[in-house]
Amino acid sequence: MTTARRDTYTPESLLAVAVTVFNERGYDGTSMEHLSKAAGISKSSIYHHVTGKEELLRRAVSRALDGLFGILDERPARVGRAVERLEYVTRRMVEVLTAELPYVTLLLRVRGNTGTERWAMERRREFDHQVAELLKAAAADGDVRGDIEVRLATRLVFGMINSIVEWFRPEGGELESAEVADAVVELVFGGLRGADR
Amino acid sequence: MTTARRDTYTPESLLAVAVTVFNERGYDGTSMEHLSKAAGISKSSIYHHVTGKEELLRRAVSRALDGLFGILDERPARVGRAVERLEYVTRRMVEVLTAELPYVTLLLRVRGNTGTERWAMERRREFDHQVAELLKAAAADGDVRGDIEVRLATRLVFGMINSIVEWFRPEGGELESAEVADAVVELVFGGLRGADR
DNA sequence: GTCTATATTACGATAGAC
DNA sequence: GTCTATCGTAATATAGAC
Repeated sequence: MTTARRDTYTPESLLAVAVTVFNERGYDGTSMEHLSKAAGISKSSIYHHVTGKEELLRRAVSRALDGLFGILDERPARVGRAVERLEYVTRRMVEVLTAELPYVTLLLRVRGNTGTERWAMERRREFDHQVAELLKAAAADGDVRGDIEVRLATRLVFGMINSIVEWFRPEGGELESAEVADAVVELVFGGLRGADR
Repeated sequence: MTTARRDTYTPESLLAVAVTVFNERGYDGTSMEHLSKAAGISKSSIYHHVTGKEELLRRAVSRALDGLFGILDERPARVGRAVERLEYVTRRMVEVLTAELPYVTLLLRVRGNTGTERWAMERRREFDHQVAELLKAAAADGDVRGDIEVRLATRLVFGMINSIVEWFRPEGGELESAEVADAVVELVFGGLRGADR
């Protein structure tokens, strides 16, 4: 299934294994049996560390959300011209997404069947909304085009950024996080034809 | 769960119900019981129409794939300057995606647990590859910027387009498919700052 | 075409020994 | 902290009546 390991688990180290399997098979498609095989311990041993499958999900998406909301607290995201703050947040989103790849991947894939999933989706919408406000301010400043509706543009830009989880692989991949961030910022602000900055 | 209906089902009309539920709960998160409740008939009646859950998935993703590959057969996608063909395919992808929304949504979410899922992922990769070739040709023509790697740019553009399934709602939504297609083409080729065409 | 009833397997979770 | 054994439930799928 995935890599097995021995030693002795902490909730944290078990989480890393679980999130990997969740991302391979989907959360719903992963059984406790799958997790136990991947972790190399029995099902009941997993229950010694966590209360159940949903706790693993909650820990994982919390980590992702903390990373994303942390961006908005950083100084360059809070002060300065809106378009500059937007560019900073865009770049940092790519960096957080690649740094916390498995956790953010799981966050972006929850469907809403359980309470934890619905909570995660709600928090995510909150984050999206705050970035949308930033784009709105940049448009009001006249620093980004006004002919595309703010809400629509935000959704499309988020779509591009979030899609990175579908293919980015940190170890052994030919692409560094910074290169991807550069490309995203260039593409989002300048487009395929290239910008005249 | 979702809308129930009576009459008498065909594999086709049953598919529409099933795909809706699959997209709400995820394929793995959907049981035959869920489907029977949504369709308003018993589980065993569903088995009268289809061999099982996986056949419904296969029919759904086939429809999505047919729509996408159909684009590449259309004349404007085959003749003319590469950048123009690319723009045409980009626009048509948005149109097919919104027209066949539930089917494409399901296609984009399969994870690879079953044979059908792996087959769908393989076919999808094939389509992506063909569009990547188009972008490559446009870059060789000097019609799109060459400072962003073709493979990377393709992935990001696909990410933006595919993300539309996450929020687009045809009936009652304030956005028409054509408006979204316009915005995507503008954003992909011109960027947030706007293009000097 | 649809139903009720049921076979069979897999699931999440617990009990209790070591 | 880990195990084996098992409980109760829910899953996919089938049998056979109407």
